[in-house]
Amino acid sequence: MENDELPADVAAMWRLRETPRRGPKPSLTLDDIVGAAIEIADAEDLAAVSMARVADRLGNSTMALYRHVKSKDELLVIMSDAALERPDPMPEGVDWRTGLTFWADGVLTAIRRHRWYAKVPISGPPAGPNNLAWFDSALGVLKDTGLPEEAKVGVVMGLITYVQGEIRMAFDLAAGYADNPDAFQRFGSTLRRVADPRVYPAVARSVEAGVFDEVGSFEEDNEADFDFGLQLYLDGVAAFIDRVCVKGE
Amino acid sequence: MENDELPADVAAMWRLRETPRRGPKPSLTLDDIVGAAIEIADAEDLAAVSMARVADRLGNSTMALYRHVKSKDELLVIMSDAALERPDPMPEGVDWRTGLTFWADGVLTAIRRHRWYAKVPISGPPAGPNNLAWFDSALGVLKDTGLPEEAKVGVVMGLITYVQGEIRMAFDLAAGYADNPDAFQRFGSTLRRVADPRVYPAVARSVEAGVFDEVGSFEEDNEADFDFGLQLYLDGVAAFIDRVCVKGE
DNA sequence: CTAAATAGCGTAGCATCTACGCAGTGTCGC
DNA sequence: GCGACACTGCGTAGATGCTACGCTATTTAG
Repeated sequence: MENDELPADVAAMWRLRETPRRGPKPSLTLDDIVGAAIEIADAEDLAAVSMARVADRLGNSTMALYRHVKSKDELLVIMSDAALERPDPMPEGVDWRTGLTFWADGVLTAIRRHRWYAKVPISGPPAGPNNLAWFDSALGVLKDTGLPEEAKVGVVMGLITYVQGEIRMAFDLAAGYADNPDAFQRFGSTLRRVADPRVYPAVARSVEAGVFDEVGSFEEDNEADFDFGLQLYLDGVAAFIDRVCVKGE
Repeated sequence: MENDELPADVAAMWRLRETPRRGPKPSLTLDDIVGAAIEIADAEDLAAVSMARVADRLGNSTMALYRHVKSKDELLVIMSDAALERPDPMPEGVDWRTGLTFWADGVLTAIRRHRWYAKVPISGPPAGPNNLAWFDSALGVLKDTGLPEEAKVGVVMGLITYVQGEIRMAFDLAAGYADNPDAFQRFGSTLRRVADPRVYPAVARSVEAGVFDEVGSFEEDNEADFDFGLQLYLDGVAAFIDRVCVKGE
């Protein structure tokens, strides 16, 4: 095997690690470990994932895990690739704009099943099989736009950044809301108390208009915000495509 | 004082906590603590900020800090507001688009001085004095667009999300790059080895085109990507403004 | 059957956050 | 001036976390 040059975590995600031939049979698989870690993170939180808890859930001792995983960080990286299922196949013959909307909605629902996903720090370009599948799906939608390859990659990376950023913020806010709903409900009155209109005139205008006083249903609001921001970004992409290649799609 | 209704962290950020009248003089200020924590985070990392290290740097014991701060999380929230200096005043009479570009560049340079900022989880709407100043600045730029207040807030929140997401991802990637530059330099060849063109056709096309083989200077690339995505978003905002209020700006 | 390679795991070290309660100190009311 | 009281700082200790190291048991190649 010539996978010496592959980074360790990439090799692990593609299950390319050399299988040894001698020695006792492993009572533990990488898949077991990753699966248990994902279950814990789904049920509680990414912070609840500790090597001890994962091992406990598998009936093994903590240190046994380190035969299969080099460090906890590596486990997190592998988890985050495994948790994303493959994207649904793109409907045939869609234009790039509906395609990317479809794609972004797919990302949103996929991550909704594993809210901790947005908290794993991104350490590099998408290198695992599942992340790469999503990347490929978005890139494929742009095939007929006439953009040069590099620009396609740029557009998709920007989209990933937007979607992840939006999701992360939405989930953080939702967690804050769950912790302390009052802080949100009373945000308007908090601002009225604390924000001097002479120092914060624009905020004061919005406060006066009552923008911060109605707190709608959280989930639905987020869905709407997500689409709103997404369409703004896609408007920008459309303008970009027109600018770059005048022949259009 | 009638600040009973204010959330504890908000009261702390605005320095509205009741000053006691009896008892020994505090040898420690909230400002001291926050300042020391920021210094540690600037010099090393957000992960390096522990109550013990902060106390050490101040020549106090760990537990002394808990007289001024309810928990470490509260300290993080207060830190993240204190670290953002006030925005530069907006140039007089700019149109909204150059204004928001100016604003976004300001955020970028402000956070560049405190890279850990992007790692603090957002727990609610911007409630500290500095964060609120930035919020006000962006909101003020949209004054003459004719958008309803709620839409302005939506646009600014979307912009914050985009900017923070972009910055966070850029910094995460930069950290990953610093850890392991090879993974980036060889990303093209990694993909060639691991990504079957039949499964990942669009990725394969980009790989073939050599998109992943040239790794430019990191800082400059990021600056360009940031502006690129920002302009896309602003194009979207422009379209939105036209759609909502036809009379224009 | 022997020897090598490999799996699991016990121990221990180190760092983290923080609950609890005690001792000392400075101020207010009289 | 003087006592009572409120408040500060801090020591201890527990809970939890990651992981280096090395021992023992197990399995298979030869």
